[in-house]
Amino acid sequence: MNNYTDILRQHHLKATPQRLEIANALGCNGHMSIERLYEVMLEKFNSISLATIYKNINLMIENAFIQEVKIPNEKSVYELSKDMHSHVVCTQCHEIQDIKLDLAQTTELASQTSHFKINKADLVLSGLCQKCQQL
Amino acid sequence: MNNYTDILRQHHLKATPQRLEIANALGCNGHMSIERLYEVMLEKFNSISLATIYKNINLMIENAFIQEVKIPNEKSVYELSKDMHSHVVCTQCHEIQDIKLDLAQTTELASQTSHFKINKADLVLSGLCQKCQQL
DNA sequence: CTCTGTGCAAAGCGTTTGCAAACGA
DNA sequence: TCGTTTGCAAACGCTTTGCACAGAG
Repeated sequence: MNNYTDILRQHHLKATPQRLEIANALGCNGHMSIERLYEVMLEKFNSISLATIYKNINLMIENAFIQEVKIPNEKSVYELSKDMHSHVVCTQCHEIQDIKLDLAQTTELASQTSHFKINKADLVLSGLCQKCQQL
Repeated sequence: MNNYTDILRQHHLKATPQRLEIANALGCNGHMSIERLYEVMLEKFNSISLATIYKNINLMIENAFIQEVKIPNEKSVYELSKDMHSHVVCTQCHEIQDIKLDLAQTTELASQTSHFKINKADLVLSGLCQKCQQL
């Protein structure tokens, strides 16, 4: 159980109990949809409002405390900001894993061919996880 | 100006005038949001309904005639299905370019570390296009 | 104490659905 | 002709907004 008070403040966000719990939930679960986050939050705050979740998620994104992950054919999920990484998603059970991949060469090649100044690479790999391959 | 009648039928879609124009618009413009597509369609069909656009877009995705492209911080765009490729997007002017990148090695490495059986790689590179770099 | 955040209810907006008429094959 | 598609209007669901009260700093 981490304490996110300082990290929230570093991102210019007041440390309210609701925000601490959002941070904690994302820290424990890795990636969560709004829907799932709301369920989890309800267990701690029996009268929390969806509006509160949305307001905070949006603020946290603006302040780069969290990030949205867009996944093909699925709802977006949210995760705490961390070093650049890619995602692997199972098309059957919808599990999402982080994966560290070196995309430096790919990005370099892409900026040469496109003449873009590239500063971010979002990669989502889709397939079957180990469990689902066996079914 | 291509004729998409046959290609639509290969994807088990009747070739209605509306569908032919959606295909043509995507063929000419590369990537379009629903909103932009509606504008363009209105020029050819003065009483086309947004519902028709949505119904067709969804059908066309189901039948793999087109694909959705999810882009960070932007609305989704749609494109005709073609060989696997990645996207480069300008965060300033929102231009989108296709780019051919060999992700075989990256994907192979990813499947080894994750133990996933990977069959698709969606990569979106964000940055500044040549023009916007100069401003 | 002041300003921000919360919860509630209502509004907003993009997307989907149901239906009768029009149309493709 | 028959089954599908279209356009319209209504319904739907997710997200945002306005406001009064509560809470963080």
